[in-house]
Amino acid sequence: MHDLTSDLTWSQQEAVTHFEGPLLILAAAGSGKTRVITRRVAWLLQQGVRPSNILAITFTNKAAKEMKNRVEALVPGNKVWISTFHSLGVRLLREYAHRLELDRNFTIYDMEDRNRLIKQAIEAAGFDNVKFTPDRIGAAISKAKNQLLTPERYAGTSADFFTQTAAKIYAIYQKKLRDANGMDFDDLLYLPAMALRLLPDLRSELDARFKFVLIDEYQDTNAAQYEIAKKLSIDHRNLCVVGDPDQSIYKWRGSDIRNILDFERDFPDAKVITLDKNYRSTPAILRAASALIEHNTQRKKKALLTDNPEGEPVRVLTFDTGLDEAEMVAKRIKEAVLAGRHTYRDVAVFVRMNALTRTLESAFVKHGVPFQIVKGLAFFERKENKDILAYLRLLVNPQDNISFLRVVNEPTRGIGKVTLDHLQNYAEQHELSLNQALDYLHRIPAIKGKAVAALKDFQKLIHDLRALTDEMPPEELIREVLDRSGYREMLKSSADDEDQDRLANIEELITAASQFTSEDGTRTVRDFLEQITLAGDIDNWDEQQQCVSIMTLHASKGLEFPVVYIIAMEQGILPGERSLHRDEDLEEERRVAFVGLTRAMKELYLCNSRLRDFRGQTLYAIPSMFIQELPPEVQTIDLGSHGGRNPTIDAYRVGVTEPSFDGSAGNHRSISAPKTSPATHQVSTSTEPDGYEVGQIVQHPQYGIGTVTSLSGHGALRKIKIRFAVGGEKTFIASKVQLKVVKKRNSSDAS
DNA sequence: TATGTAACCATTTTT
DNA sequence: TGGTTACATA
Repeated sequence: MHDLTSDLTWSQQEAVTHFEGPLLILAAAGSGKTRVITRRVAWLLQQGVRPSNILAITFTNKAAKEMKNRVEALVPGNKVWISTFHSLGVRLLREYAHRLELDRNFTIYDMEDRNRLIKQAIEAAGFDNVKFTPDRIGAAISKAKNQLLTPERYAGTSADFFTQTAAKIYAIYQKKLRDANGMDFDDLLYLPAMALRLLPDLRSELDARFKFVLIDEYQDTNAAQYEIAKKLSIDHRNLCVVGDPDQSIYKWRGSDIRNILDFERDFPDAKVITLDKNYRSTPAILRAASALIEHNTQRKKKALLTDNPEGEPVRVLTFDTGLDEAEMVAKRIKEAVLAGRHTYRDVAVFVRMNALTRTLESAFVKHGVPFQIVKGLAFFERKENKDILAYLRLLVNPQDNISFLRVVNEPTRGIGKVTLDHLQNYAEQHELSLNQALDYLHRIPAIKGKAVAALKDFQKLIHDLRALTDEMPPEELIREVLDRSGYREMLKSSADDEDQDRLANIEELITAASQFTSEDGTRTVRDFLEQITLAGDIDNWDEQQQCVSIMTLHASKGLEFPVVYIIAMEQGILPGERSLHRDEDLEEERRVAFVGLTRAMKELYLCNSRLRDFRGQTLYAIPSMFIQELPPEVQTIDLGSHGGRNPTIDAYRVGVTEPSFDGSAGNHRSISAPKTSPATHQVSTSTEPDGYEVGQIVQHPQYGIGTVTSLSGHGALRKIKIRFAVGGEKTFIASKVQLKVVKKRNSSDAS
């Protein structure tokens, strides 16, 4: 049996070996929190607690998987339930479907699907969706659900017009969602929470089942999640929560920092343990992080202590433009790696928003620096993959109207909007799903001739495919869908090169499916769909790969890297534009920055640039106020081409004709100067053996002469974009396209 | 009904 | 900047 505590500090040991009763662990960044939780699970098992009586909740699927592995290593063969709140929700809803009067084959709708449905609800409610965008209404509904509010109760929260409107749409949306046998993300928390609240038998059953509950990242739980936790801890009050109020960064998603601040109020007998010793970062990094977070007024004061060696000072790097920033960060990383100071895997670049990864991507490609952008779902969110997945969903859940509408005319089958409007009307009047309504085409006089035949063909297609769903593994089913639906044919016969690309993506999807089933033969199509929808950004991150990780600050939570760059630390970006007016929001932005700083183990670079290209225009940027809040010991280095007094920049400054701030706060100022970027540095690299380079002149058999404008991806997914003299820009798969290199790129100076 | 073009618009963070 | 939508046209 493992010795689980001898290598722990006294407070860590205390946390691990606390047996029964509520426990609050306030764990500062880098204080070995994950270790404590895993050890605690193992320790409980060692005390004779049955594995099935333990429930551990993590923030991401990845964290759950890791924790499973670690617990497995300590106590082999255990069956502890470790998952995210959302996965827990799905499993409970499926397991207790009949008691909750639900159909267990429900579809989980992602944001895009949800927005489609909300759009329908907005239209059904008779509001034009110009002012009420699905996004805004969706956010309101999501918030309501996270607070466990029904449409009626939500309507009671405020008399203002928006709330009243959103409440009406919420009601309609919810009905449509149930009719389609669909769940949105919030339902996965809302329904279990409500079930626990309203069904005492079920509640006590589950309370007894999960005698010990552990929750990680507790500072980011919302009301629904807290309700679940509380309701599982009434008869067996062994609720252990771990978190750090300074790292609460999901308020916009409904998480409530009060859950952790008020834990002692809800559980007055809770034991409170503070872990404040940091094992991750250098003192320099911690001093910077502390100085920053101390500007928050709504917080308990807390020190960050470490025994680690002093290390490098924290550095602020200033560049002329966002392009420079991306290029020079790429170059610096490359140089450091070539000099043997660290490997690519040691380095991470954090951004406040996903839009900022674009520039980084091209700079990294250009300089041949291997990288991965950690944005998990991107691949499955491509249209072609979503189409195929929609077919699968429709097979699993015949009531899924959203998926029905998505694929009914994809590929085109001559079923247009008018026909579908008729079908939808009939379905609604008779309380049928669209799929069921197909049985009554003869009763819908408005649909005739060709349209009837087309719909019947579609009905048969789905019917036939459905007969196969339980008989074959997901990957084979996808092949059948692809062939029988005509989707493959559509792409194959297309003249558009991008369509060959799309076909290749679907092949990737098939590979992903077979990988999924090969891990566990019992996995079904439904499991595959569920896994994809619930996968978070970080879940597809491969930390083994020898490359730089690029991700948002939010995605970085819980991770650590020897070297960290945070880019675009500018007013309006970090802190974000929308947070500048409310202290509460500004403090959350500061926590976002704090999370970023505390990921760094040895080296930390905070970057900003004087000019930033933002949605098409060049803006004059002001360094983040958070940079001013750092201690004076932080080194500032100007990497502009003229040591801070850049005539090009000055020219821009003079060129400012409108000193107004676009009506909002004074952050990024609009510039009406030449659009060309003033200081671009080109460095020649050849990143792949194919020898293509940005700037090369090439000849395409069909399109003729063109210039390579960008290269991305690797191997079979490597793409080459070319701007042709005639016909604009086209993208090809590098390995497939037949190109003749006409002229090597002009070698230009690398200033 | 399908497709192409032009205006338009919206922009944080994600399970 | 790029993606979406509305409208006109075939």
